[in-house]
Amino acid sequence: MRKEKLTRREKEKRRQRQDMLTASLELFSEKGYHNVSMQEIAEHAEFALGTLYKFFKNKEDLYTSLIMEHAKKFHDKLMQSMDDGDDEIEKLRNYVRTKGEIFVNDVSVIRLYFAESQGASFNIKAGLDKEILEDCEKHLQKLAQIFASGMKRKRFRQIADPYHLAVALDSLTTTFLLLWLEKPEQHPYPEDPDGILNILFQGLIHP
Amino acid sequence: MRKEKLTRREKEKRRQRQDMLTASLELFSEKGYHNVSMQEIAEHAEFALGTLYKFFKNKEDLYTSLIMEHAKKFHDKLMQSMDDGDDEIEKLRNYVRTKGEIFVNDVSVIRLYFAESQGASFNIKAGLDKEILEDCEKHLQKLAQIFASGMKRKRFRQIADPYHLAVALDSLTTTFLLLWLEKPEQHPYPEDPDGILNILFQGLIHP
DNA sequence: ATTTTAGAACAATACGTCACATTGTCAAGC
DNA sequence: GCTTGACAATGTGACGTATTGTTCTAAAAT
Repeated sequence: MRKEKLTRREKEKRRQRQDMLTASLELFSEKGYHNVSMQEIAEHAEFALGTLYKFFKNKEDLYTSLIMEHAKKFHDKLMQSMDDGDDEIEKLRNYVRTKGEIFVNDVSVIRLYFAESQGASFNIKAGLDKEILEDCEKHLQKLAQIFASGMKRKRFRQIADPYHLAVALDSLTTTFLLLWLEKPEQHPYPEDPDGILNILFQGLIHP
Repeated sequence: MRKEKLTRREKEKRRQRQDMLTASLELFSEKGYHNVSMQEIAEHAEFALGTLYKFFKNKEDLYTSLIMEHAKKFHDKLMQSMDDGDDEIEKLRNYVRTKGEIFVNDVSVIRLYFAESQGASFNIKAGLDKEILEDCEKHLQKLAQIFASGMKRKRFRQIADPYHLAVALDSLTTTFLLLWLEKPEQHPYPEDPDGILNILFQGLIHP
């Protein structure tokens, strides 16, 4: 009984927190970190300013929480995606496909992250980067492993350092997905979501 | 006589303007747009606050001038670089080499542009983008032409849409150069500045 | 005489706090 | 079991404080 009450309260708290986060996401991604006031966020989330500060001790805290929670989620998904598939090629395709899904489903976070996270709040970036870059590094390492393994098994030609290939793949997919999201009409993304892989694969896969 | 005086005055003005721009570049690239006050810039440039406002009507004006002037310069250099060289491959190599030089010689602007320009001042971005993106587009078009021409002359295989290849090349070089500038020790950039081209060229060049 | 300087003044904005109001909880009494 | 009322927890929004962009003026410098 006692416990049930408590968890109900907890649930409510979580919901409120979520509301605040999504409200702030909308505003941040539209107007940028410095052009959104806490007051504005509070109003948009339909809370009072003080309540916002009950949940997040800072504007910075709110912002980093917002970014970090999504970043963690994305990172997990991407790491998982590379486990599915027996073949190296399949793993890579899964990776690209999952990344594509993330970009499409969470446009606002993605846009915020790539447009804002790098710079909006210069000081904050440093703090975020420490955690995110670590994940990003793991992520690239895993990609590199796949490339390396493919080379060892002679399915891939040794056209470049595996880590460089990982960076290349990451960079290419990010760029094209962003391009695709921003102006889909002008320069259509290759029909196949992972068509970009061909640019790398053409030279990479053993004939 | 009269004219001489005027031009001397003009020269002095230009020099002052330059001092202000370089001072603000140093501060902006180090601390970010919003964390630098006009007062600070004035002091660092060794002028009075009012003088700064004689040259730039706004903080925004100062910032955009700073970015735009460098961007124009870079754009011109890059466009030129693609004219040198008879061969398509040579042209591409020249492009990558020039881009590398720009990144190394003007680290602070580059860092500012990539870390800050996109986001620091969300509103400003829109204004900048209109002009810069136009140039960037021309720039990609020209790259695409080179790829297309190479394909027509059967020196390149038709592994992908020329424009996509252009985007890919641009993205790859930017990413690697930034990576290289930030942490040159950890994941060394391929010795050859344009070694990155190999990732594309392996599949691209006709055997 | 024109320009630069130093700094004061002004207005706007926004972060973060705090005393107060509101809501919800829970136990005792009807 | 239902009502009630006191107490705790939580939400509220006006306010203090600080910063900063921008303008303006009087004195100093060129």
